Formats: sequence, structure tokens, C-alpha cells
Amino acid sequence: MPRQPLYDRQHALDQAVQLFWEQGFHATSIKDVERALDMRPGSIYGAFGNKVRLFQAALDRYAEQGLAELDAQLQAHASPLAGLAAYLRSLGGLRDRQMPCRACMLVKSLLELNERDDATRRQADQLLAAMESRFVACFEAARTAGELSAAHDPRRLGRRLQAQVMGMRAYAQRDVDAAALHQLAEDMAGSVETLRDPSADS
Amino acid sequence: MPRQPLYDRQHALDQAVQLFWEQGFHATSIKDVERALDMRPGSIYGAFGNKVRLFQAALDRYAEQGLAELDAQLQAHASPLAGLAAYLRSLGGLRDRQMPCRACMLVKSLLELNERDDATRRQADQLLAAMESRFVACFEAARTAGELSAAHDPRRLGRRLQAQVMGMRAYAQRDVDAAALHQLAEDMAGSVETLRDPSADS
DNA sequence: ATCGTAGTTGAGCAATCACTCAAGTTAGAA
DNA sequence: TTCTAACTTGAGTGATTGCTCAACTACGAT
Repeated sequence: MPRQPLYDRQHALDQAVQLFWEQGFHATSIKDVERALDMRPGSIYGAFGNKVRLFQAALDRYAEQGLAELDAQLQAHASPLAGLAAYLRSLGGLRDRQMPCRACMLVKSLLELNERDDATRRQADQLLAAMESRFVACFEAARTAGELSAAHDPRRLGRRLQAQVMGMRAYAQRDVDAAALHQLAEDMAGSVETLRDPSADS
Repeated sequence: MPRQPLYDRQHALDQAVQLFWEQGFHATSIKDVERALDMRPGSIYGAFGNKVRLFQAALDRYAEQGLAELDAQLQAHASPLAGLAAYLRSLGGLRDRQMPCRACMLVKSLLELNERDDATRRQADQLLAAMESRFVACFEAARTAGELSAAHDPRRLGRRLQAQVMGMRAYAQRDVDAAALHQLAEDMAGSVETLRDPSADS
């Protein structure tokens, strides 16, 4: 085994996530990637294959971190519904922190890519489906915990929640002030909390 | 006045809307435009200036038609809230009709463009703001008509509605079945209808 | 019929695109 | 020390990008 790579693969991928998240796939050139990763074309292609595969790896990494953020919020709260509400409220602060982009990278990719980049678009779709599954599982947990009435359909609620999150984050990409975003998040969090069965004991 | 243009400007713009709506700005080449509009580069640049300005003209035309659709739904219903609910339900059928794209072209543009295309992104933002204003005006009308309790803030409701529409249409871009989309639209329409003041007389 | 103006055409421009590869560099194994 | 396999480098590939412009065409006015 002669010679280790000079670059840190994880760190390089993180830089790629930042870059693609901000600029999208088509507006980002390999020149941009060279600058952001501080790597020369040969190394980039040696490490990641080509532009599409680098983008796909970045998508995977982004989704992984997104799921981790959701899980962190869920574990910080005793009840599933409270966790989801807290997650929505945390999205209200999208304008406060400094970020590459406020909209979700998966949604940006889903909307940007067409059938010419079919495999990548399907990947974005699947990663979004995984996120939705987490939402559904959450509502199911709330139901078995008696927090949510049996009349509610967890899958339907999960779909709706994902659509709301997609909407809020796309809206956050608009040129609106932070207060409006917090209000929006509060409204959405409230609509999750009102699902709570009034006859629940805890 | 010697010689009329061979092309129909409105028709050409409609073709441009279709093309850009489906593929986005960066993934669409002038070659694509030549094919779609059946025009040669010289004519295209003579008529529209350059790629950016053609895209901007297409954005304007798209927004104009989008507002017209909303207005059509509103005028078809006596009450503002009923009109908004009908509009949301109509979006549930996005998967049924054949369309260039299910997601909103304004949102696609807002998410695709970055500060490098600042003017165009700001234009998309402003057109979305105009749409939101229509929503707000609608809620204000509902309030003066006594359909909506004075406790509600029309601006806040307008923001929320726009975020919901953005979310639903982005969600519709996913690979989900039509029934799920109708359910989602029904949920959102229902949430508008429950705003109706129970003490309203009509 | 002639003229002038506006619209059309397509070959072709410089710039950029994603990508390659031969030459050079580095380090562990022998 | 020498060898060798993995990694780095950057000049350079052909293809494509957005766009131009000189030649050409069509048509109303005179």
C-alpha cells in the first residue's frame, strides 16, 4: 500500500454538499468543484468518478445529516407529536443561522432535474420517501402511545407533514423577514399539536 | 413598414414557458429553444434579446396565466374561502392532466437560481409576492364579508396558504400516485374551510 | 419596378463544458 | 536503496455553450 490520499474524503464531500446545495447541479461546474474541494480534476475523478456520481454522493450525505437532525429533535422530546412540533419550530429559524441555502437540497434537486438526469432525480425522490417514512413512523408511534386518536391515518399525516416542510423551506428561500418565517413555523407546529387527542392521559 | 415577423410572439412565448418550466433555466440550451420555438438563433435574439431575457419573459407569462387560473376559481364561487378551497382542490388533480411539470415554475426558478442570476431570481420572488398578495386580499375580503373572524390575520393566513401551495406542488413532483395527491389537497382545502366563522350568517 | 427596412438564415465565433492522461510525486514493501 | 502501486498534477481533449453577423429574403411604400 503505497501512499495515502492527501484529501479527507468526508471533508471533501461536505464541501461538495455546500456547493451543490447552494448552486444546484447544472449551475455548478467542475471548476467550481475544484475550487471548493481544493482538488485538481484528476484527483476529483479518481475519487468520485464523475460529476453525477459526486452529486449523488453529496445527496446521500445531505439526506443522512437531515435525518440525523430530525432524530435529534425527536429524541429530545418525550412524545412523538411534541418532537415533530419542535422540529417544525426549529425550521422557523432557517433565516437566523448562516446556511448555504434555506430550501431543502433534496427538493431543489427534485425540481431541478428532469428525465435527462433520471437516476439522480429518482435518488432524490427515494431519499425524500425515507424522510416521509420517518414522519409516518412518528405518527404511528403517537397513535400506539394514545397521543393520537385512531381516527387519524399516519400515512396521510406523514404526507401532509412532508408537504408542509417542503413548502416552508421553499418559502424560506423567498426574500421574507425572519419574523414571518417564525410565524409560519409556529402555525404549522400548532397544527401538529392540535392533532393531540384531548382524551390522552399524558 | 416592410415585412411582418413569421413567428407568432405569443405562441413562441408559450412554447418557451413549456420548455423552461419543464427543464429549468440552466438545463435548457439555446439549441433546445431553437427546436421548441422552431426559430433560428438570429430570430430568437432579434425577438427576445438573449437567453436570460427570454426566460424572464416566460416567467412573466407563466405568472400571468397562474393568476388568471386562481381568479377563475375565485369568481366561480360566491365566498372567498370557498374559492380558495376549490383552488386547492383543483391542485389535487395535478397528476391527472398532462402538464409540462407539476411544480410551480416560479418556485422551481426561485430554488434553481442563485446570486449569479440575481435579477431573475428577484423577479420570481416578486411574482410569488404578487400571488401571495392575491391570497391576502382574498382573506381580507372574507373578513369584511363576516366569513372569517376578526381574530385572524389575513397576511399570516396568506403566507401560510402560499407555503402550503408551494409544498403541495413540490410534493406533486415526487413519484406518488394521484390518489395521495387528491387526499393531500383535500386536507389543505379542509384546513381553509375550517377557518370559516361558525357564527357567519351565509 | 425600385427602394428601404425589417426579419430570417446558418456558418461560425470565443468561451466554457465535463473529462482524460502521461508525467511526476510520494510512501510502504522488499 | 530500490521498486512499485496509489495518488496528484495540469495541460489539453472534443463537444457544447450562448451568441454574432454578413448575406439573403420578403414586403409595403413610393
